Amino acid sequence: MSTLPTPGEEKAASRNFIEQIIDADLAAGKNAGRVHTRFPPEPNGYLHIGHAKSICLNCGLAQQFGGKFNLRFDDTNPAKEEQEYVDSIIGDVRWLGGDWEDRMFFASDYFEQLHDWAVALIKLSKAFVCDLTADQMREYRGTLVEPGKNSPFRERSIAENLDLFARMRAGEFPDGARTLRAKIDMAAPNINLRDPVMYRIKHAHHHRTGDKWCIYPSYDYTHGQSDSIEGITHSICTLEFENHRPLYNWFCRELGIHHPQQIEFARLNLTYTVMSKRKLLQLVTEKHVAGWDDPRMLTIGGLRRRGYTPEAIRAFCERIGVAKFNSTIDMAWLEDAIREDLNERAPRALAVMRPLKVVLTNLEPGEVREIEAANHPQKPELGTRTLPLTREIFIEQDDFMEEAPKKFFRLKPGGEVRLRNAGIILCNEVVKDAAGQITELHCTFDPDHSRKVKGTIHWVSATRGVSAEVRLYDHLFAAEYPEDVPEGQTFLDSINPNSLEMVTAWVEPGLAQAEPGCRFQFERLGYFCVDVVDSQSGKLVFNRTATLRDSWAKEKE
RNA sequence: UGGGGAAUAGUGUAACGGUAGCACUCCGGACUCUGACUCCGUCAGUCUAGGUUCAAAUCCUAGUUCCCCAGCCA
Repeated sequence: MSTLPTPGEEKAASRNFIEQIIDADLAAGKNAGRVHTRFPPEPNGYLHIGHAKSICLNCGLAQQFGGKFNLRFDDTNPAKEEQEYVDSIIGDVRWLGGDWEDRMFFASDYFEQLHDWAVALIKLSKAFVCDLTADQMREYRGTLVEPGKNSPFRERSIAENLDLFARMRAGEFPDGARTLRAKIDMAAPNINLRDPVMYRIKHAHHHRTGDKWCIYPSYDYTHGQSDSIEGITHSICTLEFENHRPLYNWFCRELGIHHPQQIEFARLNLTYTVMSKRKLLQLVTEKHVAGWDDPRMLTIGGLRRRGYTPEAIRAFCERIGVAKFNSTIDMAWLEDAIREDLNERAPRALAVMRPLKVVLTNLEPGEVREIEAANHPQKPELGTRTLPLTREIFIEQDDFMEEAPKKFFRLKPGGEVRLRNAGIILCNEVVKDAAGQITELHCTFDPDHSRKVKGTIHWVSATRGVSAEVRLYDHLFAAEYPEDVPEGQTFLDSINPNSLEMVTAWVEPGLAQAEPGCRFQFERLGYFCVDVVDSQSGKLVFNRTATLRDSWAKEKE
């Protein structure tokens, strides 16, 4: 995903702060020169573009330094986790190109070891069973500015703690009755160090361990040790875990086990969208979108269905960089990334979104001229295809103006324009209905290609083209920062009412055979893909992945 | 009246006491059978105030602003 600067290069490629840390570790001989990272999702939802940043970072670092990359599920809370999410996450990470080889793990794989370590900490007097209720524990914890006070159960004997913990595991107590806590410091200014919970009682069915356990380890007690077991060297997570690092270190140190280094980076924020799982879920459950894979969603599934490529997403993640500053990336960068990729690889096609009929009066009814068209203007190796030109064709309504401004390079009465790949037409007559609406144009066709005309427009045969449903997507939110809302409003108030427009378009006949997932550039319009869910032969559905840049649209304003 | 982080063009990101660089955007231009692509060019930045130094984005002092933390969530 990233590449090392080639030796001998004048100036070394700039390195982000994590690469610099690893450079220094390697130089110091840490971890015997190993680099081992991991992506540790909790299987409680679908992955989104923010996770892609983490996946690309972790996986890219491993690749760059000749190291390894694990996929590990942090499945310590059975109340929220499901196999369905595990499956979708595996598919998404793989689709993005993350390669964990044979190293897919689950924190639940380590439950027995984690339990044994907890017993060891009890024996060291570093952990105790606490009978405080959740409410009481909150009171004892103190506040951000006041120290907490010790639990009355903090000084239980090792024997009693061992007995109680065993009985917790054996299922003798109801949910919430007791916890196992680390014995650290109730006066610590970092609240995470105020005797944090290691185990809680939850009589819940776990998607992997079933009913084997009724006590479950907390994130803080699980994460670092799981990293340690896997031999992770650099445990990369997001900024909100900075306050947890001392705890991460405490467990590794007290247990005397391999001690990975936790490094925090800023999570991804994008304009015109929201990123939190909760809000994404709300969009789905309140039916503001059609589902988790709605092409307007920035979930990996949504992006995939929208027509994004893994390569584009990786290029995007590469370009945004990694730092500790809470930044917000302009959504246009994501769109640029897919345009850049698809411009290279997407075959060109002709399609008309809003048809205006044009009669080529010098062609016979029933006459079909075969027009050869290149599949890619810069890549002759992609070959050509044949387009049928007939007496009746469709052009885009936008490509004709009765009273055109001087810089309008398209068709106007008495004017000429080039039909992409075919020839030049001259507009002789504008036909209108009784209401004065333009119904069709009468033009004469000139197959001579040599003449220069200013404009070129796309077209589709009205008799040979096929119709298709085309879904034109725009940003899901109209506001650049949907979360910055006036008092009394929520992010939902800035939903863009026009984020989806459906049109019945006409596409060149060859597209009738396009397989679901196929991507094209509809010339002068944008990049489109055949929808993998709803498209069928005979009932084509295209999703607009991204528009092309349109300097004429700016000019008009 | 706590603790932990972060501030560099419009947006991101480098520079680690020694020429503030790169990318995207914007704007201008060239090219063009896609008003696309490509190419060329312009504009534009160190949060503030002091200090140290021949030299400060970088070190020091004092402020300002923003983010995170009081789950038996992760």
